[in-house]
Amino acid sequence: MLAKVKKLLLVDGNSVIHRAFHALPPLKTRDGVQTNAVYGFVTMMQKAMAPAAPDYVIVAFDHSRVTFRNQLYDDYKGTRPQTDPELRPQFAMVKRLLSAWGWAACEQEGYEADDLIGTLSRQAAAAGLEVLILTGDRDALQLVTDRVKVHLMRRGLSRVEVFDLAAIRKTYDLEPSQLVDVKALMGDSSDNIPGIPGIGEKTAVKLVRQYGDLEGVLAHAGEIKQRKLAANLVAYADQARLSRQLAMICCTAPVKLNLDECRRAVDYEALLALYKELEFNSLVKDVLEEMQKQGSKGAAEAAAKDLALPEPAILASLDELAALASKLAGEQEVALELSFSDVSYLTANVVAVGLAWEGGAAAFEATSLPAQDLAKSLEPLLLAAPIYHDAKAVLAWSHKNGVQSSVPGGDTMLAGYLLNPTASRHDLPELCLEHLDVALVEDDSPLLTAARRAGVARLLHRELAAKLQLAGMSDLYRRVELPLTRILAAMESYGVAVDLETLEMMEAELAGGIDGLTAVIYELAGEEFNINSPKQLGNILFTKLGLPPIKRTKTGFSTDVAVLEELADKHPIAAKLVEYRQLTKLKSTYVDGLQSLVNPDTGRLHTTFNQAVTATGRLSSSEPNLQNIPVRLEMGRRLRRAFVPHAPGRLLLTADYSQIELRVLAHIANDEVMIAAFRNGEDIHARTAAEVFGVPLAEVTAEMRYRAKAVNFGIVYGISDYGLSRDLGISRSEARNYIERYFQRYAGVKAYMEEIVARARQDGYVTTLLGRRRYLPDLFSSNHNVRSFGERTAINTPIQGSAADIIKIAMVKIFSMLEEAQSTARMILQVHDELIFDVAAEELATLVPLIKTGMENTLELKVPLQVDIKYGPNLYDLHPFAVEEAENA
DNA sequence: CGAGACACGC
DNA sequence: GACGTACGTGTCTCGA
Repeated sequence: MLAKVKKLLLVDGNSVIHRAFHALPPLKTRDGVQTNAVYGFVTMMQKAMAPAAPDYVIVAFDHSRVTFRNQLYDDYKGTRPQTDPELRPQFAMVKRLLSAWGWAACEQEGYEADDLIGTLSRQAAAAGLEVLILTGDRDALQLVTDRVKVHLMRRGLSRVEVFDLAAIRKTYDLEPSQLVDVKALMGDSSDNIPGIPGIGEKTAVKLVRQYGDLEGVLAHAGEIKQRKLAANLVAYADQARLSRQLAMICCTAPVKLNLDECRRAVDYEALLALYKELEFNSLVKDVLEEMQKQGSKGAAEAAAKDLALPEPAILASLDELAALASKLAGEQEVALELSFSDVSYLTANVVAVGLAWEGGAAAFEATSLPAQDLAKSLEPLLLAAPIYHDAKAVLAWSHKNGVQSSVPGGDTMLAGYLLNPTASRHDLPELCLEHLDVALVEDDSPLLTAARRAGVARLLHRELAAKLQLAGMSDLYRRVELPLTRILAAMESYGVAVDLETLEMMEAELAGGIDGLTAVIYELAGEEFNINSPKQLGNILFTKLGLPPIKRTKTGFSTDVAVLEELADKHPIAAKLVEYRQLTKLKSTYVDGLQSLVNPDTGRLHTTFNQAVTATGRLSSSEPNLQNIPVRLEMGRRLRRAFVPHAPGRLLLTADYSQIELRVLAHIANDEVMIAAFRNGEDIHARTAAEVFGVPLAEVTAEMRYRAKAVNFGIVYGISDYGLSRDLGISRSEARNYIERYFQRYAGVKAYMEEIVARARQDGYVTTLLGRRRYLPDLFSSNHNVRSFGERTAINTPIQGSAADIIKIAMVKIFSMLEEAQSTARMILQVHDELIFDVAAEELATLVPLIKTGMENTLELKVPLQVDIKYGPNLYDLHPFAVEEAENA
C-alpha cells in the first residue's frame, strides 16, 4: 500500500491580499477600521482549502520593497505606487489570522513572496510532496512541474484557474520554464521589466517556441525576416538578458522548508475572538458551528458561562421527579425537555428528562422506566403549559401514554421557524447560534445534555418571543401555531387505519402487471436491461432504437413522462414504459411503502406532520407522506380503498375548501371581477374562460374552460407564457395572448402582482393574511433567473401561505368544537386544503354542519369560503353529503 | 452517502 | 438568447 501523498499549499500573501483589497467594497467595522482585504483573504483561502485539503499551509509575504532584483536593476517595480493607507494595516490583521488558523507565515529580507514560494516548492517537491500555489500573479506559472500546480485567481476573487503541466502546454504550447524567456522578450510594465521594444506576447511566444529560449532567439536574430525586429533583438540583447534575470523566480532563497511548523492546527478560541473583533459575523457563526461539531469543551463551557445556566440537580427517583413536576406546575417559564432514543418519537423511549426554571435546573435518568409511569408523573407539568423545543414530540408521546396536556407555553422550534421559515434548520443548536451567539454542545452525559437543552430553550424563548412581538407575529404564534401543535400531536397519535387485505391484493395485482410489462418491454427493446435506470433506458430508446431524444437532462437523455408521451406514436415501447412507471411507483412507494410503515401495535399509519419545514407555512407529512396519496388516475386512486375508519360503525369524512387559493387571491388583490364571480357562486374557471375568450358564460365550451383553468393555476404560481404554452400545447404567443387578456379582465390581479413585488423589494419579505413572513433574498440577486424566481415567490407565497393560515385556524377551531361537543370524531389528516375525519356514523348529520360552518368561518374575506363535504366507508368510495340529508337529520 | 431523475399530491 | 409555475416527500440508480 502506498501512503497518501501529502499536500502543501503555498500562498502568495501579498498577491491574494491585494486582489481582495481591490475586488471587495471597503467593508469597515463599526469603529471604521477597514477589513475588506482580510475578509477577502479568508474567503479566498477557504475556497482554496476546501477542494485541495492540504496537509500543510505556508503563506509567503514580500519582506520589503527592496530585493536582490534592485541590485540588478534600480528601477525594478519602479512604477509601483505606494501601498494604500487603508490596506497597510490589514497585513498585520492577516498575520494574526494566520496564527489562529495554524498557517505558517514566511518572509525573508531581500526576497519577494514569489521567490520564497519557488524555493519552498522545489524543496517540497524534492521531499515527495504535492504542491499547490495560490496566487494572482501569472509569473508563478513558471514554477509548474509534474508535482507543482498553480491556482491562479482571475478577475477579482470569484474565479480560479488551475494550471498543471498539461494546462500550460495546452495554453502556451511551451514548457513552464520557457515562460521566463517569453517575459524576457516582452517585458512587464507592471513590474517595470523592460524586455525588447516592439515585442509583445504573440511575438515573444512565437520566437521562444521556434528557438527554445532567449539565448536561442538572440543567436538566431540574423535569420529573422522582419528587419526592425531583428535589429532590436541585437540592440537590446543585454536588456533582454537582464529582463530574464528579473523575471526568473529565484528557487534558491535562504529559507528552509520545515513541515513541523506548518501543520494545520486551528486555535478556535483565538479565531473566534479575532472574527468577533473584525466583525465577520457570518464567519463567527461558521466557527461556532465548527466548534460545535468538534464538540469543543471550551465552547460548551462558554455557552454555560455566557448564559449563566445553573448546575442541574440530578433527581434520584420517579417520586422526586413527580414532586418537582407538581411544584413547577405553579411557576412561570419552566422548560421541559425529553430526550428520545430515536427520532420516531411515537415508537421511541424517553432516555432523559431535563427541566429548567428561574434559578434552577434538574435532570432525570428515565431509560428503564415504564412510559406510562413517567408520563403520569409529568402530567401536572404537561398541563401547565411549559416551554419546549419541538413540543409535538412530547405531546404525541404523552397522548399515546394516556396523559392529557395543554397547549404549550412556548416552542422554540416553532418560534424560530416563524422568524425565518426558510432557514435550513430549526434545531436548538442552530437557534442558539443565530439568536444567542452561543454554541450549544451536547454533553457526554445525556442527563446533563437534557438539562442544558431545557435551560437554553428557556432563555432562547425569551429572545424569540420578543422578536416575534417586534415582527407582529405573536398572535400567529400563540393563537395558531402553538394550539395547532397539540392538535397535530393528537392526529399523529390517533393514526389512520389501513386495510392490509386491500393492500395485499393490490400488491399481487401490481406485481403481476409489472412482470407482464417487463416482459413486453424487454421484447420490444430486444434485450433485458434495468428499466428503472433512466441511463440504461435512455440508451435503449435513443441509441439502440434510434428514437429522437426530445430533451436532455444535466446527465443525459431525459426519459420523463412528457418525453415518453411524445414518443408514443413512434414506438410501442413508449406507452408500455409509461404504464410500467405508473405501476412500479404505486407498488414501491405506496403499496409496499405504506405496508412497511404500519405500526404493529396499533395496526395504523402514524405520519409525522412537520410544522416547521415549508417556506410558505404549509404543513408537510412524512414517514409516510399521507399528503400525496394518488387521486388523479383511476389506477392509483383505487389505493384509497385501503384507508378506512379505525372501528366498525364509523365512516371517513372529507371536507375540502373549494378554490381556496383563488379566493384568497381575489381577496388580497381586491379584484372586483373575481370577487363578484365568487360572490355570485359562479364556476370560476368558466368565468375566467368567458373573460379571456370574450364570450358569454353560457357559451363557454369544455375546451375553453380547461384552458382557463390552466391559466388560473398559472396565475397562482407566478405565470409565464412559456409554462402555459407547454401545459396547454399552444404557442408562446398564444399563451402570451391569454395572459394579456386575463390581466385586462382581472386588472386587480395584475396590479397586485406589481405591487407585491415592489413591496417585497422594499421590505425584503412578504407576509400572509396572518402576518407570517418569508424573506426573499433572491429578489436582489444579480442573476436574472434567480431574481425572476424571487418575484414569482413574492407573488405566490402570500396566496399559498394565507390559504395555509386559514386551514390552520380551521383546525384549531374545529378541534376544540369537537372537544366541547364531546364528539368521538377524530381529525386524522390534513392535505393542504382538505381535512379528513374518522367519525361515528350516527354523528354524521350533526358533524357535517359543524365542520362546514367551522371551516367556512375562519377569516372574514371579501369572498365567501366554500367547503364541500363527502363521506364514505373508505377514501375511495366517497359520496357528496347532500343538503337534504342534513335537513332530514 | 449524496445527487439526480422521476413521480405522487396540492 | 436562455430560461423559466408554487410547495412538498419517497424511491430508485449511480458514482464517489
